Amino acid sequence: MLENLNENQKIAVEHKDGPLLIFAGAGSGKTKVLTNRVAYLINNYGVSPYNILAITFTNKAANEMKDRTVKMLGLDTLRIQISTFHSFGLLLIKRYYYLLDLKPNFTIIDSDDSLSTVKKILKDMNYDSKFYNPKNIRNRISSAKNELMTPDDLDKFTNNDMDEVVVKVYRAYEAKLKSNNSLDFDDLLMLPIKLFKEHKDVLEIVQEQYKYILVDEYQDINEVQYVLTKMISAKYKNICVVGDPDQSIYGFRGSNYKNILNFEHDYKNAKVILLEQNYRSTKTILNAANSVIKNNKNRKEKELWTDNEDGNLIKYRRCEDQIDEANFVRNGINKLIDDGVPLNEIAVLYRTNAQSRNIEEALLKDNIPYKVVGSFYFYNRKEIKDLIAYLKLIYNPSDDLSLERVINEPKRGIGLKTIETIRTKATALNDSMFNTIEKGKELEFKKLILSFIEASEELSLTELVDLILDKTGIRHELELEDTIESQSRLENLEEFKSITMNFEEEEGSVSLEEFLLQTSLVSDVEEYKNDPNRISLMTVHSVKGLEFNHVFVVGMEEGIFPHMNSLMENSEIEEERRLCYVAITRAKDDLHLVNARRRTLFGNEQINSVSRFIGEISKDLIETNVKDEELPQQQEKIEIGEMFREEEVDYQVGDFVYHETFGTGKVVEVSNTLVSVAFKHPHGIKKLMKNHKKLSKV
DNA sequence: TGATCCAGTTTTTTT
DNA sequence: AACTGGATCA
Repeated sequence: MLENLNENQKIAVEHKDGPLLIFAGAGSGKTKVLTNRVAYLINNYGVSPYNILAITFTNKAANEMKDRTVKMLGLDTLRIQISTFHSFGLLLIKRYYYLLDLKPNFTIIDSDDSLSTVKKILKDMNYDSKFYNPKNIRNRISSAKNELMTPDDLDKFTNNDMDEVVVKVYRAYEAKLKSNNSLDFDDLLMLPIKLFKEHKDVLEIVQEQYKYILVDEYQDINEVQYVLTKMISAKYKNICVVGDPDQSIYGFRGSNYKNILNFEHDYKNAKVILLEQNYRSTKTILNAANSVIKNNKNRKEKELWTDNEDGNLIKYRRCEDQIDEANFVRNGINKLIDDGVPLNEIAVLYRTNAQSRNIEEALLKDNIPYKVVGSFYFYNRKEIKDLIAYLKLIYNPSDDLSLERVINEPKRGIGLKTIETIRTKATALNDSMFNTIEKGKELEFKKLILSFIEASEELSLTELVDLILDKTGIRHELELEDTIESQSRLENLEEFKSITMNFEEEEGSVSLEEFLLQTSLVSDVEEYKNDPNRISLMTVHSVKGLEFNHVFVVGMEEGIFPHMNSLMENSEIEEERRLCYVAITRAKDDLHLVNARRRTLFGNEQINSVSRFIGEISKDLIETNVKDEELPQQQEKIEIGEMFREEEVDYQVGDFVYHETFGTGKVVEVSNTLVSVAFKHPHGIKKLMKNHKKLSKV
């Protein structure tokens, strides 16, 4: 187990008790160290697999770790708890639901359902959703939950009307979920903590069980996740965390890379190990990555190195428009295929999901097989969501959300009016809508669901799905319609059946409960298929942790990557830069950076300049179709003493300005040498020197 | 109640 | 460009 490891890797693997922090740069053999350490704990230190908890961020990572440990140690290692934070939370909730005042058959709602719940509540309360943006409110509720704040806690911080509405909606939202017998994603992390706080004995049991904890991607954990790991590891302190602050890319959902930087402070006597040798990429690629990331000012100094070859130059290509861009990628891929490169060694990466479409169209033209990884695309289809809503309702008849979704799907003549009546009655009786139904066409529907519930005792999942499709008339309706659209819907439903079949085969289980809980956490169909040989298309976020011989990154433009919404805030630009660092370091041999002069987005054409990240790569590492002067110039680093501009800057009241620390703001007052600027919360109004280089007009 | 049309809005990233 | 929600009409 120590073979083929470098010195630092060995130390990490051999470490037994006490806190351990591993700073693992991209491609430094992190997964190998983690799995070998697990194996070493079991084989050499006699730790029982049952006492080990390994937490990852994605299902993909969890599965990979499971595979590797099984290969190394055999099936016994399946007793190791390897899962994502969310599925681990779910496990605890399932085990102790009765202490959390839950019914055993709860279901999990996805972000769409949670948004529509917020919308309904706003409507009920007669708030105009134009003024009170539902998405914004949903996000604020979610952040509150991720900071472990109840509506009451949040109420203490209300300053204005908007805040108060958020609190009110939050309260109603929690009540709705409760009566729905549902949990949202945030609950999966929050409830275990509540459980531990209220039931010390349970916490002790859990601490005793998971004596050894490993957390992967520690730079991306947020407050709840931090507290959860801290509580469980509090007794034995055998916590090993692995991460890379330069790859922290989930700030938008509350991740805080300071958690990893504070680890030594948090856990006294922590052993710290640095893995800085990269085994993945060529020198050229690694140099490019280093030269980009060193532009981040808020950063712990570190430089990856490698013994690998220099390798090929990085290819940067500027295309005319997004079609041209996609065709360039297609041609490049065709060339690779001609050279005999296996398809699974090629990836196309982009900043936003919307960019996949053009690439897909180009690949379809040449029949190049591809998979879009990590897209919700399939589970977001109407027909699939309907089918899942049926399944959820069968499993949990209190699920009003699902009931409302399918009570008139396909059309049964149960309109808004009827639904409204049922809802009002249910609220009055403090019961579920399902239970409240007792007459009319809706009773037919209720009977139908009851018949499904009965049938579900006898049938396999796949058979149940077939029964639903037949008895509800969904299948009949689509067959009758007989359009390309309805054909494709039918195909999707068949595809869904192959997922349930696959599930039954793999898990040997036909339990509706297992299936529903798992699908709500694994929204990516690709994870169900063992796809052989396809090109991977995915966002830079989803590619973290993976590697490919040949990587194309498209959309390397200001406004796309870095994304438009990040341009105003330095901290957000730095997150985009880390994202770019992740993208570059995925490539082993060959890296193509591509962009377009013109791009049609949301129906209008935009002209984007070259991404600043291109300019940050040393020119001698790049081969390109673009003249030197067209490349963005790298920003000079400003030294102390050079912080002032020589020329006068003329600010007017009402001007929008940008400050490197405080972000964008509006000038409210101007004097001879100073300006007062109103910045966004929490900065407020600041008096600043007019000619300071950190301040500029927008 | 259900179908259709029109205006308005949207897309950053994910468990 | 594509999708949603609301309004209107049959």
